[in-house]
Amino acid sequence: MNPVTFEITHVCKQSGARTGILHTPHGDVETPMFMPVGTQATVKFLSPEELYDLGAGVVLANTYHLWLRPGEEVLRKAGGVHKFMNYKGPMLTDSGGFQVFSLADTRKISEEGVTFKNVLNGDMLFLSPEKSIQIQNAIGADIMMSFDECIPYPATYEYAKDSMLRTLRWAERGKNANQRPDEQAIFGIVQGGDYEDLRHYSAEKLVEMDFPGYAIGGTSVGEDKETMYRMVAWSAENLPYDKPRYLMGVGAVNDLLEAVSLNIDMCDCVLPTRIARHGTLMTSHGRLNIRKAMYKEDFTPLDPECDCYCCRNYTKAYLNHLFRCDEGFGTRLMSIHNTRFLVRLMEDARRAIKADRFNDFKHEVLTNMKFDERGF
RNA sequence: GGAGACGUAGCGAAGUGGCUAAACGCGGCAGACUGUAAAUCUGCUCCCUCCGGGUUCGGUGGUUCGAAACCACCCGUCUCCA
Repeated sequence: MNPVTFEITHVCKQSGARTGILHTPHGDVETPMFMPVGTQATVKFLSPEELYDLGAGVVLANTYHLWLRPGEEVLRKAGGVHKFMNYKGPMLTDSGGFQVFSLADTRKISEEGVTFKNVLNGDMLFLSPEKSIQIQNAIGADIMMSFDECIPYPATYEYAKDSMLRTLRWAERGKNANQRPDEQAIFGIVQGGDYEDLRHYSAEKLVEMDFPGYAIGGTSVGEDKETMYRMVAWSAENLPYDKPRYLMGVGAVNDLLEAVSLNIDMCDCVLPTRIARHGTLMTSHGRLNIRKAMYKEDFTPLDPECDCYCCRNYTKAYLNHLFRCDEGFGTRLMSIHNTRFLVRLMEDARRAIKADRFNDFKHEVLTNMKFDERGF
């Protein structure tokens, strides 16, 4: 009995994009959706209540970071990450695969797994597909990710191929290591760099392993948009239509809309929370940097069209002040806004799909919001 | 009234003869950020600018090939004693 299942609820007659419901042990969530990232068992600055309030569904946590601190045992004794951080909705853990990419300077890959340097104290640590799943079982998220290698862009064909094949072997090993198959699902991850045959092959082999959902990895690592969309399309081509597809690490507005067009159901990204901490806000009229002097006496909301707690109650002048003072409340308000912005974008996308007008919606958003090519 | 200390860019603060248009921090102005080693990082911040040039270190006048730095006087600030 699979703990995570997916049901398609509507297919847009205009675009072919779809809406669905992801059923998890911690509740159902509508797709397509945006998932905020809470690496260290917290979406930085946001309380679970704030997450519910802004409509967050699935929240991510990170295996590597929680393994280093507080450690597997603490998570197990806490009764899992849900209880630990008091989040009652569905959760998903990344496997540490992204750290193979982001911590490339201090790690070494072998067939068996990856040796990491503990960034906190310099200890050498070893993460294997089995170990990653073991830790993820302790964390207890509804969805676990298979331990993969997120490769850099560009990568040679040889490297992309060897890495992708190894990631497939790791996927098989991880799948066999799951000690809680009735409570926690594992998604496989398509890799293969910017190579069509590798992406196809990766997806095909993962499907043979029969995962309840599939992720597309190795994108948004510095490639241009066209390349990224191509990689996503190739990866998705061979995935079963009725299973959820998760595009990893994507959160720019244009990327999200493109992903929905490509029948992607789930996306996650640190973008809204990170840029919020740095003073950059996404609004229905484009990007805005709250630090700018021009907002010092602007007593209007960040985004008059936004329904978030921040926009309902506070002005740009106040946010500008809080940012200049380095006050955490400002960071929190802006994190709420940016996260709500992407969550709402996906809500609107679902509404448009159900109204069979997703292409129109996509065009309207891209025209009206005036983001640059980066999409935020 | 007496004794002492000190005045460096928006602020704080290094620098006590040439390598100094002047470290560093703050503030200010911009930029970056996509499965989070990120409340972080990068650039600019005397004036005019393309190379480059022009004026600076309380003020004035000296010493010197050369002064933010040494000397004299003046102005100002602070501390202590009366």
